Amino acid sequence: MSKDSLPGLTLCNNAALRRAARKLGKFYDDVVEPSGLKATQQGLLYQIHIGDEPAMGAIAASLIMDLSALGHTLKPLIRDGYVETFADPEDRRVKRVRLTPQGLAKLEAAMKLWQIAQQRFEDVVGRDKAEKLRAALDDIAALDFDLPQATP
Amino acid sequence: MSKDSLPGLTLCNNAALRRAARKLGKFYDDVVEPSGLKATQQGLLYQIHIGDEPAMGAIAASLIMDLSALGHTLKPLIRDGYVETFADPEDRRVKRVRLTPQGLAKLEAAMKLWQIAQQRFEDVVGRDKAEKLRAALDDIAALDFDLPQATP
DNA sequence: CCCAATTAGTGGTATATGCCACTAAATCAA
DNA sequence: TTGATTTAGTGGCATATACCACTAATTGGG
Repeated sequence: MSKDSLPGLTLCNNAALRRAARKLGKFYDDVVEPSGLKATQQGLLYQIHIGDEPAMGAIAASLIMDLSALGHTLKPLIRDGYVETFADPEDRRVKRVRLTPQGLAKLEAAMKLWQIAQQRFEDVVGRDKAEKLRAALDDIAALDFDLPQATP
Repeated sequence: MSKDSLPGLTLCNNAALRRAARKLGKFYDDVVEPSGLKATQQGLLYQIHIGDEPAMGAIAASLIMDLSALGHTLKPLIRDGYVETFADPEDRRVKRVRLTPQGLAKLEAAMKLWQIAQQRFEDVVGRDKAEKLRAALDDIAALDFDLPQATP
């Protein structure tokens, strides 16, 4: 592999995606920051809000996130009193999650800021292009990459 | 904000991007795993490789990553002997980075696996669509989001 | 030449995220 | 019913990534 014939790093779909995520994440973070939440936290609170006291597993599945990662991410939000959990009475393995009143207030404040970031993004890239981008990203999220392994 | 009229979470460009990044990151990670590297580490070694003993700041800028984050990310690679650093003799504030021979060998092994992931991705989404996606992501990485702040 | 301002990295702290081993609860099969 | 299996979460550990305060080195005026 001679250094002179190397493809640019931009060739890697994964690297390009991560780089864009760092950039855009920082932008949304900066805009949402006055609420005291990170953009990821705002997104998580929102996901909880739109769910009907969702189980942790359901949230993790929606976000395509590891269940234990969700547990970790939830901790500061519980610590700060924005979220609370309770065992599902039907199945005590299941832990359900809901916003506290403070959590809802915090979310509403953060959503106002989020709208600014979202609007700004769409102004800059164009509403149509943004929509196409989200569709492409959702496609990726829905993909099935199964490498042909032995099917037992 | 009534729960019944809420936009789906997929409306947030940032959330969609992160979710896709988790999904794709896991795929590339899984494929590259036999090399013992994470996809992020493979990408970082590659970035170092294609640079000419790049300074940390230069790497961070290319990857649109915080300088201190880069420092942290580099540590396991240094610990494992894949990367070494040295002060730039022209400017001793600057720390340059290069691969060790073991690091180069590791990168070469990881790149073979990376190609499998990359190929599989392009087979699944289509080469053309993948290329357009990367272009869109690179556009985002290059955007200037300046919110109209006071210009002093 | 000296001091103020700028630049490059470091280390600490915090969140984001994944894996693994483990526990508890529910389910399934004999 | 009971023992094996599956399912849902937890806790520990490791990497990814950001911000901040701090240090060291360089640069730009006087």
